[in-house]
Amino acid sequence: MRSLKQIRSFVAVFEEGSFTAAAQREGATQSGISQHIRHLEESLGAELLVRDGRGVTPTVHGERYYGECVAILRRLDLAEAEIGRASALGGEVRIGLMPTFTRAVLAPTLDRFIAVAPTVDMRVTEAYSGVLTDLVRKGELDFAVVPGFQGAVGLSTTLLIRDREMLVASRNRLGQHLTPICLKDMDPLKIVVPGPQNTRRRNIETYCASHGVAIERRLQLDAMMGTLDFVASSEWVAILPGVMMVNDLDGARFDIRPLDQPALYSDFVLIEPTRRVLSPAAALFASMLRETTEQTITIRQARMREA
Amino acid sequence: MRSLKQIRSFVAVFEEGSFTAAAQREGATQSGISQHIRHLEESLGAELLVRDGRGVTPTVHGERYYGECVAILRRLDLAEAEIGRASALGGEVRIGLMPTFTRAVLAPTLDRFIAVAPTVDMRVTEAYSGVLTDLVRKGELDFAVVPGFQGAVGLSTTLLIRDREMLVASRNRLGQHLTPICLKDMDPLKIVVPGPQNTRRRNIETYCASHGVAIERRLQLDAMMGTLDFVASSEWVAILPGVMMVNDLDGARFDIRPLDQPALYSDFVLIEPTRRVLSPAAALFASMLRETTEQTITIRQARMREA
DNA sequence: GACCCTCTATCAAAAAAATTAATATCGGAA
DNA sequence: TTCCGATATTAATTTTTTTGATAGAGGGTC
Repeated sequence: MRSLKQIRSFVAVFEEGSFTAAAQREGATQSGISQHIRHLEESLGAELLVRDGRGVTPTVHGERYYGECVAILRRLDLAEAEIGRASALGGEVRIGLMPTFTRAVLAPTLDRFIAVAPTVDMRVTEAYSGVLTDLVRKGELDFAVVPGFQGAVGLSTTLLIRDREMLVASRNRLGQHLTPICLKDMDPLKIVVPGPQNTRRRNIETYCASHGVAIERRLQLDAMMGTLDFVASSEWVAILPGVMMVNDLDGARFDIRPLDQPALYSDFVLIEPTRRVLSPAAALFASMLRETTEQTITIRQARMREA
Repeated sequence: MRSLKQIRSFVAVFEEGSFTAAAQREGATQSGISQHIRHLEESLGAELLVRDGRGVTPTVHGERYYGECVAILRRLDLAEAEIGRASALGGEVRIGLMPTFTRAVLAPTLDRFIAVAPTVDMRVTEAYSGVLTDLVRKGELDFAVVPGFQGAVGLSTTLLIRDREMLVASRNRLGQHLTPICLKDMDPLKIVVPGPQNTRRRNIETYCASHGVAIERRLQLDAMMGTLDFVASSEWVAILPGVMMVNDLDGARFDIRPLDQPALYSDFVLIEPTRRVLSPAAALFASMLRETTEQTITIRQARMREA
């Protein structure tokens, strides 16, 4: 009478806020989802969702039931993980990373991971946080690493790393490579920034506005490789997380200086669907990613002390 | 792919130790159960049960998976309970009681319960503990009250009450109604006992053997009403839980004296299927049953102090 | 060892359920 | 009003589940 399909459908509708979106996510039709929800509501004898012209809103019962359903799906996933895949360390790992992470820490992490888990089929998607968040919620990624944020329905969040933001410019333009810098004391900046939908953009704007940083011109570039290339060959600067600059600490291409007075930190979090449990292989990759990133930061701190 | 039917089937097979029995319990055919288990094992990629000529034994994986499955079913039940039936206090309550409880505490409990929950459809089954245990495991009873025991697969146990055992004889045969008595000091007993499959029989035998109680003759009677009738009209005695004698404290029909040096206590526990959660109505009945029983015991203690 | 009894496995037919595609309907915004 | 974007409904289709019959495996018993 009650079925897992019904429960999965309900969870999807709740999280997506729409029957149509839930249908897409579940690889089903809107009609099927509609019927599942109806049967569920009938058999429970309670309305779970209020439909209006724009989409759906959960009722009080719906909210409560959703919590239980997520717990159930999660436990189901756990049960499976415990036996089938427990020791195997095989299967498929699909992760999403922002350019910040693909630039420098992905390669060494992959090296280590592939050596330990040779049978795992690894898939990495590079995208900005909004896209990654959607993919994770849809269950198309095991997890993703995105800038710290306020959470979303159906996702659980774990802090992966906290890193310092750097002012990056082409070689010899700033001088004093790797020593702290206070933006307020500088000439007005010509700065390359990501688009307004990007979480980091908001952080940068907030920082500049609240600490009296003068900006002469803004250039909006939503291409990380392009940003670096442009900065390297122009008088423009960018504010970037330190973790992506670890291969440029030698100063050959860029002058890199940590923001100071005050320092600006960015959080990066691991997000995963609450209804699921990380496979052992995915969990291993996540912990390796953290380790590599931490090592990266440690190396940079050592260099900064030298400088 | 994975379905609740599969999980329910597996839990049933695990608890019943047999495909055939599980099929009966689930109201399905042996063939269907067999296929569910096969699909489950296939999709998990692990054997859960080892089949031999006599029935089935779980593998290590099976044991682990069972635990998770029970938790999932329980949670599912809880989710439902939380919304649909939460405040209703309606539906059906099916309970099982031993004669010990039907004799004196059932009637006043029912009085109170029916007043509070007029819409509940109440069904009480009287039987000995073995039968009740089976019925609870099969899910045909919400809960049952049985003598404290070592537990069984798929059942969870809660202590409901601990009560003192009494020596019961016909009026004026023992004298000193309601005062403690030490069996060791008595002439050899002519005692009515239940059959060896009965949990209380074992307790009585153990007590007598280990405290030097002399027994002249045993009469095996598996009929509680019959036992009382026979004891009332003969020189035979019986050892019975105090809770069932509360209506005979006036001494009009029986001499009742608590065993002493040492006192003998019996535990009565509430058993329910682990995979399910008590409905609010059932939980209410259980707590009323406990209250009534406790009051019963308190009354008796007061009378004993008077005597 | 032959027999019997009980239990599980398998298979094809039948029944039930889920899924779909098409369409109706509803509610809000312009 | 009219349109747009959403959910509901329906009947046909596809898939899955369930069944009944039967085969096979493993222990006991004589």
